[in-house]
Amino acid sequence: MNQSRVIFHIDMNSFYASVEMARHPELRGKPLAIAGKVEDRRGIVVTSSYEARAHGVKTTMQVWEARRKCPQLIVKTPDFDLYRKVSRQLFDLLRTYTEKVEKVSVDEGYMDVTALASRHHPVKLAQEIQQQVFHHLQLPSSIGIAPNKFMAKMASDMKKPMGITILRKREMNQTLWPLPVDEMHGVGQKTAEKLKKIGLQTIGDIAHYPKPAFIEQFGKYGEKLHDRANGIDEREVDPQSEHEFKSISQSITLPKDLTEEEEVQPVLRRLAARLERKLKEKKSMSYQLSLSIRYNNWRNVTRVQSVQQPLQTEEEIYQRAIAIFYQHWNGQPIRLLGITVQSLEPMNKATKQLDLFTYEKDAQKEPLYDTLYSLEKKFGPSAIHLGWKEDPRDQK
DNA sequence: TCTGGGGTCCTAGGACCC
DNA sequence: TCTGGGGTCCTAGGACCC
Repeated sequence: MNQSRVIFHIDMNSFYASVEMARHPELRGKPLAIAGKVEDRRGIVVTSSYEARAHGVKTTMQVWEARRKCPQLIVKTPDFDLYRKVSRQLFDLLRTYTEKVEKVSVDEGYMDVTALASRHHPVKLAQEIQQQVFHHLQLPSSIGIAPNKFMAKMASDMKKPMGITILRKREMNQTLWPLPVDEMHGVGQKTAEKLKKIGLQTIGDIAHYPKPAFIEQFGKYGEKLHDRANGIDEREVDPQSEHEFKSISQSITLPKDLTEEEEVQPVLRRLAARLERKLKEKKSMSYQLSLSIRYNNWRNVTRVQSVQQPLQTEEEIYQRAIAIFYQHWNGQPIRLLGITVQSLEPMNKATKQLDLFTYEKDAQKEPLYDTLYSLEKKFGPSAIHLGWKEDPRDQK
């Protein structure tokens, strides 16, 4: 832990646009934007090529505005399946160097190359990785090299595209500290404003501010920021983190605001259906559901409900969601609807537990169909339909 | 003429218990 | 008779990231 590490942060440059250019060479060198719902007035730019950026096109800009800035702009809708596939190829390639690879998102990850660095010069190694990625996938990247995740992340941002930047602790005062606070990873608009209000302009200003006073004003998050501004970040590179998830959500900004409940029902159904699919993919079930409503005045409302019986199917998810909706909708026009399932448990494990419970409590050592029979006697025929559809004796 | 969608983490306040 | 304080858990909302 105390031993000095060598961490890489690899960041793919305008990933979606670069993938499109790799697949469609005729797009290379042209201003390209990837944007959802192009015809829709609410469609926004997700990524753009450097040529488009040169004309002032930016991420989250609306398509009509991007087109106004750059009339020759080529706009494509995203092909997320393709991007995910290329992303897998990228990380497979990175893992040929070390198993210590942490995927942060489709286009970004960390590598702990401490072990490799004893035999290879870090910069040489980074160059090789960058060239291999470019050779195999035709994709440009930037790599940051540093003793920890935070500094590696800041480093990869410094030279783009195809940059390699090494950030040393002893050089922090010339490299990291002069940067304005809003360029610090972890500082958003709100925090930047707050920092400037108390006279802190640069990352160095944060680093030199008395720590206890800083924590008092910015809380637990402030402690992290202060440490990182001083080049302290002990977080490990965790290859497992991409497999650990706490919630799954689906939301949609509606093409036009909704005012009738009959319009809301099919939307929630569709969201529920997609969540069922995602839950199945991840072999999970949920003990908590939350419904989000965004009103046309941009006010957000989130309401959570816990359940005894885990949610797995579209119908179960939909029924919960619509019930919460009826309880909390204030009648105002709705801009966005979202459903999140959380408190997730592995499907297999929990199903087994349910079976075990039934066996042990209700009919110790008796076969399942006897349990069903006793349930039926107790609660009537409907009891069986709550959990099981078939009599196991009918199988095979 | 209203910036998407999918996530994580933190905080403040209330409920409840002792 | 109107009075303490701590701990924990839950919920709603906000900030941030890509």
